[in-house]
Amino acid sequence: MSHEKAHGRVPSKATSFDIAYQAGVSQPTVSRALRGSPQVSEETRKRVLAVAQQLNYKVDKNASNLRFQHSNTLALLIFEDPTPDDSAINPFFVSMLGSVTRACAQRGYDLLVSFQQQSGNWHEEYEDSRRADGLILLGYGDYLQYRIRLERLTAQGTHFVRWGAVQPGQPGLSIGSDNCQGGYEAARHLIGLRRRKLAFLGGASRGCPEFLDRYRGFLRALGEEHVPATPALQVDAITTEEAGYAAATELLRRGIAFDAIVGASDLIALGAMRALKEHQIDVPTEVYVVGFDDIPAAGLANPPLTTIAQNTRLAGEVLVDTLLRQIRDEPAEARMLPTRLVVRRSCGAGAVCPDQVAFPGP
Amino acid sequence: MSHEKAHGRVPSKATSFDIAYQAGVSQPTVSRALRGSPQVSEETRKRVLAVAQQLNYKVDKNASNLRFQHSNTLALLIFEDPTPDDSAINPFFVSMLGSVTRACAQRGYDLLVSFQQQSGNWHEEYEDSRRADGLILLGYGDYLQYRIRLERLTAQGTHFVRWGAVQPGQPGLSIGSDNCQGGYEAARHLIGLRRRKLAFLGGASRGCPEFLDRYRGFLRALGEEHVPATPALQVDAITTEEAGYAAATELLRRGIAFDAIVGASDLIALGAMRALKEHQIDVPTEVYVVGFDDIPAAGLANPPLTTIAQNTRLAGEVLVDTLLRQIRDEPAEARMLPTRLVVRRSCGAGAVCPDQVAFPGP
DNA sequence: GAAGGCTCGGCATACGTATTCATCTGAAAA
DNA sequence: TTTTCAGATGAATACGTATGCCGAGCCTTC
Repeated sequence: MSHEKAHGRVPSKATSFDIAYQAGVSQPTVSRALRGSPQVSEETRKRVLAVAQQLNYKVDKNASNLRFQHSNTLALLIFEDPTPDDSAINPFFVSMLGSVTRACAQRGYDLLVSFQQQSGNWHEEYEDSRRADGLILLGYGDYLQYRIRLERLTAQGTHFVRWGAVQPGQPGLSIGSDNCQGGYEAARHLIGLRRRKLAFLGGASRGCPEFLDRYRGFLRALGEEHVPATPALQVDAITTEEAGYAAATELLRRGIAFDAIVGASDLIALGAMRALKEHQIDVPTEVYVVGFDDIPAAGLANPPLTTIAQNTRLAGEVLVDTLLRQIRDEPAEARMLPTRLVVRRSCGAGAVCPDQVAFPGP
Repeated sequence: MSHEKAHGRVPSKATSFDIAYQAGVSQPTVSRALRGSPQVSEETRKRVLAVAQQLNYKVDKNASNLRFQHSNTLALLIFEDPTPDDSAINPFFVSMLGSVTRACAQRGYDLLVSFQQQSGNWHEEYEDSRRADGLILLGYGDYLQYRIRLERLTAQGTHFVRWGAVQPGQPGLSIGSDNCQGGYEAARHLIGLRRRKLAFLGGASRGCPEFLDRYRGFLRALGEEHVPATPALQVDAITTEEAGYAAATELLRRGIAFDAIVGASDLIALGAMRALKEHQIDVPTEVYVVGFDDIPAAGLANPPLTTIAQNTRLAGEVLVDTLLRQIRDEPAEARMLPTRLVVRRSCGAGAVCPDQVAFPGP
């Protein structure tokens, strides 16, 4: 070894030149041997590999990326409303984060994760500086305010996919659950259980396209089953537990009878259950409740919450694959992913049942 | 512009040479201007900045990192038991992930996130290849099996911190909650509420040092208050809801009277609450329950779960700062972080109370 | 008017890898 | 023996940025 440790520090990392010297070959040969080029003889390759192993050599990603003009990294950008305190992450995002992370790892890509303020110039920070080859955009709510930025991204040729409502005429590619179908299934399930006075909690008129689609599906089911839709049984709410609590309280205040509640998200539904409890209304004896998302807390709630699960595992894979196709200049398209009803006790399902697996593994 | 779009593609990204040409200076001057070197006159700087802005120039991170011999990136490695399905992430880790992410962003570092199998050669993948300047290791349980690897990391001079029980003689630096103090406070709280027959659910004899410390603190409180400790009221469990359910069931099977349960984690406590419910034992009327971690589901549970909160916001900051100090060759040391009791209704606290903020913001 | 100091900017180069092109060796073909 | 050709390797170079060093101008000072 050229120089030994000093002051307990390790020697500077070995480069391909060091390997070359020790193996008695040139640097390009080392590079070729390591990358499996057929140009190098088997004997030489073995020698190089042995030396590399011994010196604990690892290819310098920065140099390699510079040479290749890419980073082998994707960036996951999560947009959140400005809650300056930590850890108050939307649990659904967490699920997505997990599956995106795994999908990236499986495909040999690194993943850069970042929470974004609505302001800030994220739109030019990542791919432009070659920190990432593409962007995955995640954020509840509507993209009207982001639209200009998305268009700029497209104009710049930045590769990106976004998770959210699939709408025509959007810049870029969107992947999202079939929210309409999900809302439909929730209502169908309740109607099948002989409920007739269904309430819906969640911003139907606000700018959140996902919630709007869920409400539309909800209404479609009512129509098909000839169950009257009562506008007064719909209350707006954003996706927090507090908002769900407030919305349910408002619903109770209106004094119109209902026998079931669909929350536009699990957090809303859980907040509603707290409000019901406070008013001595029992779930599921008196009122059925259905949520949306299937966050972990839904299965842990008391009673466990029936919900429309989004297939986050599939979502992560589709997001990553779609992005990679764009990066590789292959054809790619927007997709809607199926949802699945997960029946738990908040709709009166049998016994105290343990959590149910929403989507069976591959 | 030198070459226009073709086939809707954007021109290749501008380099510092392009800026130099347009601004009528040399490339080094561009670099200096952008980096704020005092060597460049204000007038030249303005000119360079204007051109850079106009061409939407961003420094190429790969080239920059190669030159600087670092990556300006930290890696967060999360170890989990092999659950091949997605999204079943320990909620407490999620909290940590959020705060680490924010702490990194505040300090101008990027964050690479990765879930690790126990096997795999992560120990040499990240810093050696200069993808990250340092490693943050996160994983419940004990590090006995990882010890060899940690020692190798140390030997290689890799910078890392780990989250977990702070124990003497460990390789590397550890940051962790004061689990002993947390267990102590949990028991003190229950004793203060006139409980005398306290059960503890969580692996006290298994290899998880955190749980062991929590149990030790629990026992210390009993001792101080002259409350008898009944060994039969302790049941092992790993940190899942199912394990908590199973442990509580076992506890009930033993038929020894108890009036309070401390779960070594919130998941365990929530599982225990499900078991109690199934046996028609009411919380908090008949039994009080306390958890540990303060995951989101704790506040959303019914009844909301009293718990020992870990200060994840502080934890993220301390982890990142400690790691950065190591990277900068500044003195750094292991630390134990204070915990905090969060009182909710599972111990009979007043009304149905909304979630309580565990640690006030800065 | 020349010497010295100061400001500013350019030249050359280094960072580590991967590829293109040229070279060298030896063996098969003529 | 000479030519040819394939296989294996080395030399040179590009990727884009940042910095040490040096030189060109300008101002000051005696």
